[in-house]
Amino acid sequence: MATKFENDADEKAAAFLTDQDRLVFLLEELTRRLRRTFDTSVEQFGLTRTQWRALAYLYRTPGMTQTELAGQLELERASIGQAIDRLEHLGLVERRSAKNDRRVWQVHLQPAAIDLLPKMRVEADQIYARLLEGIKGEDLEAFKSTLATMQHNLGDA
Amino acid sequence: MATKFENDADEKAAAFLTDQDRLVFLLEELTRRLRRTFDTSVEQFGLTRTQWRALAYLYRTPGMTQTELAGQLELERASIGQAIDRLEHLGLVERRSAKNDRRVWQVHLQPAAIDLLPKMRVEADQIYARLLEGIKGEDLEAFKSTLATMQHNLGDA
DNA sequence: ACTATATTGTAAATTGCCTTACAGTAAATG
DNA sequence: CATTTACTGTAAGGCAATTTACAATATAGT
Repeated sequence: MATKFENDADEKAAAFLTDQDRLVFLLEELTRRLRRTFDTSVEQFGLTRTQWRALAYLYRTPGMTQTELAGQLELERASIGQAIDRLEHLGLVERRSAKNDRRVWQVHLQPAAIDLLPKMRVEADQIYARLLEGIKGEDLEAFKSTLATMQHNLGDA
Repeated sequence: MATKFENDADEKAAAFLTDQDRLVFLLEELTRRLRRTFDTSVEQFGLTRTQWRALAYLYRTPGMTQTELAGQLELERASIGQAIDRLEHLGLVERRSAKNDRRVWQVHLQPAAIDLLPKMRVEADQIYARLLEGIKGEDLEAFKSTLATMQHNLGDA
């Protein structure tokens, strides 16, 4: 056989991917590993990935509406409604109706979620320590800057 | 009211997040936007995200086993089996039994998938052009390097 | 005001992925 | 060899997220 490939299709395929594809794959794989690592860490608290991600965004921005959460978490509005249902039953969040718009719920953390916070803080910091090991401060700043540019470039045009 | 927050829980929550949290959120949001942009682009080909991701990995590495694909795509082996079922029925991939291990299927692209390839190439390149606009070559190289370090750091310890 | 259009969240049915358990095969151990 | 242990893929049932359709409310256009 003339090549290491078994047929034409395989040969064309292997030549197909570019450096840019590989960059995107690498990004995907890194965030996948991050999500998995966090999943393992929050299992002990009885939270699913969607639940802790929702809490994390609510830690950052209290009072988000369900539609805003859906956009941030890459879920549909209907799915977020269900997730908030569960978090509400767990006593971790509370829906409050907005004053100026009676269609929307603003989602706020409950004290029980705040109690969970320091424990999640410890887990997260341990993960970050691993993630950033051996990376110089200036390199990390440059990384963030490039990342921000990429995100801006992809803004909803 | 003394602060802009409505209660103590909100105030504590807003102070909770660190720069490192924000870095991870930014990473998640970028890859989310990337996935959504690709999703929109491949809708015309009738492929779901899982299907085109599987094809992309098979473009890179023909003959991957289902277990290998599961690891790369962050899916379970059972799920990959179903996805490959669908891709096989679409005539895009083919299962071949491995010579040395009768337990495994090696998954290979079919000519139909190769026909799809140039069209996906065009879509992907357009997205990359947007993504990388205004980023200098050396900055991109540094970015990749830091990314690789992070991925290595998070390797399955 | 009145109407048309858009937005927010919900309900029901569907789809996709996961979990668990298992059969078939391979590799390791005695 | 024989037996045990590990690995690969499949089947069945359950759960989470989506799709579609809708009610309630808000906004824009006339």
